[in-house]
Amino acid sequence: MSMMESRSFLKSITRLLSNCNNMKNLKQIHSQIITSPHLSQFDKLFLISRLIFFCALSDSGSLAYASRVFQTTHNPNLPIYNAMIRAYSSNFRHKHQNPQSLILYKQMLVNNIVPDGITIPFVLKECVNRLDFVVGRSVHAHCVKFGVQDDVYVGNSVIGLYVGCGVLECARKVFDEMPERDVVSWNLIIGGCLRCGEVDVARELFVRMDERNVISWNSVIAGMVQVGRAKEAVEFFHEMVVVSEDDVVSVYPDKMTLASVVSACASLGWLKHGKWVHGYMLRNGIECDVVVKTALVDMYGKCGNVRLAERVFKDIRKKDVLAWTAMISVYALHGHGNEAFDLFDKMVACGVRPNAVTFGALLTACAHLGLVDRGRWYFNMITTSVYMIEPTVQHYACMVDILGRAGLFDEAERLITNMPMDPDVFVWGALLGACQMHGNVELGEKVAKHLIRLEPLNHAFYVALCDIQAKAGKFDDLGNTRVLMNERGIKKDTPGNSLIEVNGNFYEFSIKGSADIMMEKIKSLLNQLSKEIKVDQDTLLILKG
DNA sequence: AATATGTACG
Repeated sequence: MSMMESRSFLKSITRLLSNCNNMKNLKQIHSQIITSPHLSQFDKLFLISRLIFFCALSDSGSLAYASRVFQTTHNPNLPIYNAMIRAYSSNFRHKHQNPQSLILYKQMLVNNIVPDGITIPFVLKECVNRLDFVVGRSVHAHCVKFGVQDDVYVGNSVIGLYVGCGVLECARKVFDEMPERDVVSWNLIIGGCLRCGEVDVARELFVRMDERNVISWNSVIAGMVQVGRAKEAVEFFHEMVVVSEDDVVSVYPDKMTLASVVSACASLGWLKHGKWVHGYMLRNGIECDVVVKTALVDMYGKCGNVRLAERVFKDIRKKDVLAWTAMISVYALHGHGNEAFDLFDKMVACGVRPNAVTFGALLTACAHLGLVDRGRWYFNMITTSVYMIEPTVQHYACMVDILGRAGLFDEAERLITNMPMDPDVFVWGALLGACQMHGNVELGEKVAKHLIRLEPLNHAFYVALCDIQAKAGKFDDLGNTRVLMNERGIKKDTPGNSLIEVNGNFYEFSIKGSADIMMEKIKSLLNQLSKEIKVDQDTLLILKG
């Protein structure tokens, strides 16, 4: 075979490989490569690297086969290592097994193969997957050693490592010292700041950016929602919409943006905004997947419109646990216990396995409706692991709430002492609330004092203690509590208030009183309602009795 | 050949 013929043979096999779309085909090509007498060792290694690349990374390939080919390859070259490391680092099935990509990386270093700017991001990805800060940091050192640290992709991956491991200072240092930054660098550091609670720093960096893409906007909007600054999230969204209407810059909101902004509207109770966002999405043909629809269900529910929530929910084709749970929660929130419980049965009948949050919603429904037996029933389903759910401390808090509201203090206390985990402030807080409700002075004082020991700066527990002591006429003790509050500088600084939106107008109610013309009307309506409620309770007693 | 973003309980 001449030199020319050998070249064209190599070319044709390369072409065959790049058009290969199944394993049978690939195995045939593999055998051709191995048995061909016309190929040099060098050319064979090149073809094997192409083969491993396809086999390890294509959807129709097979990582297991690639791995076997790799093991029989003598002196694998850099592209082969890169392909194998990449395949293992993006394969989530290997997350709980051996860190194959790190083992391969170590092996290539031992064999004196120098990693390049492509190797490093995949190795770092594996470190982030495993939250391996120690190995990650030494890979960062390798970047300097092998002279790839100025590569933007490498730098971004290093930032991603430190952000992923929660070490913001290191991430910021790398970001600040980068010779060249791109949108991804900015997005990574902004995301890192948001995750570490440095919201204002993130905000400032976002404002300083000159080239923002959808992900920049989405990160900052989602970040604002997550830290409870929903108003700012909506403001950013509106700015984004204005920018997207500008012809020069084309950043358009996508389904991720909408999922976040809808949940912002939900937490604000802004029905009108929420509806507008829903309409915007329909008008602009933005894909409305399960995630967005679930957010819409939640939003309509929290904004008080059960019927719209139902309508969106029914429109979800493939309902997942989150969608079912969102709708169950809407019913629970509105006191529609039977609908919530029926929907749970329907969900199970559809073969969707409930999770810890689903049961959290069911238990809160029971708590709000005072359904002790049903609460116990669901709680038992958790603790006897019918659905393989680990009971959480929140479930115990709910159950204590249910028992406490019913005045079953012995059972509530027994539950707390037998908990498999340490009771947190919410568990004790539920018991405290029950004590206040039922005038259980002795236990209430004990629990409040315990909570004050746990969180000495939380004014809510002092207020509860004062309330209990005042109602019990224990004015000496009340005085002591007040002294303690003064000593520690505890004030009930933020008066309780709430907000409701009707036809786009906002009405604010405060415990200090509301300067609103509607107030008199509302007060008289409330009086009338409470009379009717009393009548209802009497009727209930007659029915029961 | 590669790096970044979203939904449900309390």
